[in-house]
Amino acid sequence: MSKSASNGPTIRDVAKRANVGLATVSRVLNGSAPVAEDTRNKVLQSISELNYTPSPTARKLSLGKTFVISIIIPFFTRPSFIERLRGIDSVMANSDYDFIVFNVETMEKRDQYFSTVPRPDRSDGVIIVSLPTKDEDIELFRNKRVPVVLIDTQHPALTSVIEDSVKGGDDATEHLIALGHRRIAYVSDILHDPLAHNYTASRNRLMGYRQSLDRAGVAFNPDYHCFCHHDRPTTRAMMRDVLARPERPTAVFCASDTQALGTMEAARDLGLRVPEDLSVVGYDDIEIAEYVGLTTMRQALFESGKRGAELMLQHLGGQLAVPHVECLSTNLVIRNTTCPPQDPT
Amino acid sequence: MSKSASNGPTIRDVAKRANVGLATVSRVLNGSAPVAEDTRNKVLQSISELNYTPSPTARKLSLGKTFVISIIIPFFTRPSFIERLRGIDSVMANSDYDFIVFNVETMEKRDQYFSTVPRPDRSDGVIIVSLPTKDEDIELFRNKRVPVVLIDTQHPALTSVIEDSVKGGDDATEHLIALGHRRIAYVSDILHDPLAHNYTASRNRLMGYRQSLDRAGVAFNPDYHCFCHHDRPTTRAMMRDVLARPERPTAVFCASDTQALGTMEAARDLGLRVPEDLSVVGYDDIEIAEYVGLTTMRQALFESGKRGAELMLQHLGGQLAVPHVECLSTNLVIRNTTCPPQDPT
DNA sequence: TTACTTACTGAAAGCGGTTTCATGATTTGG
DNA sequence: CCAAATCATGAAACCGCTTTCAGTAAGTAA
Repeated sequence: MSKSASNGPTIRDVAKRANVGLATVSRVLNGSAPVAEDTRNKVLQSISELNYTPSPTARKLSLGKTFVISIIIPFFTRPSFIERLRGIDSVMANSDYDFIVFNVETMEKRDQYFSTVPRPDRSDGVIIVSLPTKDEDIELFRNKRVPVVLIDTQHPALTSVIEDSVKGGDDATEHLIALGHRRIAYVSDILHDPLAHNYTASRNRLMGYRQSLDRAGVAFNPDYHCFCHHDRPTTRAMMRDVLARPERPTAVFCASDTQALGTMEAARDLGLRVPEDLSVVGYDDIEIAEYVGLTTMRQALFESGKRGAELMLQHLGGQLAVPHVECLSTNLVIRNTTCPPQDPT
Repeated sequence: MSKSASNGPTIRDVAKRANVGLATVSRVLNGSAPVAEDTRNKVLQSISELNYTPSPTARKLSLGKTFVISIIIPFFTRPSFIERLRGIDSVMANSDYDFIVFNVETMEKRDQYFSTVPRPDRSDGVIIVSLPTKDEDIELFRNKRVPVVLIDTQHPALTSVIEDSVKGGDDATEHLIALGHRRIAYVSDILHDPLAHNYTASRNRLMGYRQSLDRAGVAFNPDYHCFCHHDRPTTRAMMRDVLARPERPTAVFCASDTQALGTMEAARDLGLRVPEDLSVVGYDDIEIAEYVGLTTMRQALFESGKRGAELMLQHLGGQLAVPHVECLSTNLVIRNTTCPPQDPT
């Protein structure tokens, strides 16, 4: 039943009222071809008298475009993801495109969205945030012929915006080493769960961490590599154990601020003072980090979303044929959860 | 140019391959009319061989529906709004509808979205979150014949999901009074800025606050009603002044956790201990509240989004003709930023 | 003046579905 | 066993827009 009741005026109504062909109306609407001044005015007047606005859906069908950019993003509830979304919004809001967000919280959702969302009749483009892509995924995307841009992950075949997590991990660790720490723990997400908060990023930060350790001649101690699910309570519980060990670390570098907070809670539980007894460095610089005075690695989160969206728009505009990788820089914000160790090794 | 290159197989291709009319294919697709077992199988096979999926856009045009629910929401970056969005997502993700988010950060955006988004050819329904609506807005919506559901605001003509902010304000204040406080300040958003974080809510909480004061026989002191823009630094600066006064309040009830944090920073600045020298109650129970041990009013944020989305779906399904108001309850989470005053008045 | 452009414009053919309508094949039942 | 109701199905119309195509009128060159 196409009885959409009081569906407003159509382009035909406008044409009839202006005594022109409906093609002409379309032409003045889109400026797609020259129209005589008089005719244009008649049409314009007819349009405003009828209070006409063209139907987006009809337009989409005719043009074979959806004017939709889909964003596939995990846990869009977490502070860092939100910032990225805001960046995307900041450019999309002024474009012809709507964007719709697909929130991934389980592996099934991921697979479901990966296979149903990147279809030409569903999205003109897809932006994937913080979700590692396998080669077979890429193959799928390619078959569907929908442009894909990656944010916070990378794949040789696709345009992506990343942060230099290796350098970030290196710099953070470097800071602790410079302060005199040697027993430095690294806390991250579980590294074999591809749906972990920050799968790739966690790995890369680990690389940076080890790299910095190497440079300082400190051997990597597997016992100091701690990982658990990405939330405060879990981290707190785990770190309570770690910090209770005889040879406990004097400093902890966490792959996220949330985990840094969990670590600080654990320290509090054990009566350890931060930073005197334990230095803590986080990652992300979420809003609350400033409140608690957390030393942390700030990422260009908003910027990453913005650039990702811009690159997508360029893609759609026809510029930017080849995959393009853009790397944003991070910088350390030193507050007061770090200081030289009391009892240097 | 409708030369959408390699546009996949259409319903006609399927029909041809199965040697049936395309109407029949549509029928098996939608189960809209009986189809003989053999025929159905032929069609099904043809579909799977061609790897056919129907074009959503064409379907939308034909059906005169958009299958889109639009969400108009301010500052979707703030923790409390995110929770609401998650609630909405939890029901929408399993429906036939996509939802697209319109982020309002300025008055212009508000007006723009209010007038362009609720159009039948743009959205099948609109959910407005935390944005007060004027009568003229309502009139506009009615003309467009698009169902609207309000979350965290209210209007007699529309279905809405609200929290009982009056009671929330009352309960929070009551808690402080029960502890023995009499000099209780109230911190809120600016009450004459309709785009303020929580315009209506702030007003209602004020009512609850006064109501509770009245009951206890405490006169309302305008000097204790503080308001400023909704962010931590601003609140901090303002409260630094307030708390420096000779007759400073012994307790503060804040209309949001963010402002409670700002208040606590101000106390810290002045060397006031919380809760010994100053009790603080927040509102929202955002994630970090637990970390800092903030006593606060927990709202059913997720639930509000969920219910709002459900009501919208009911609307669209034809149930629920009359405006329906649903009120969710709040409850106080007592942690350790409140205690009896040291120096009771 | 005639032939040839050039500038506009309307009719019609899609885009890919859904639904109405008419028809032929089957049942049903009296 | 024949009329009537039922079922399954294909052809065609329609949703509201864009674009091609062909044709008319006006302008230009020879």
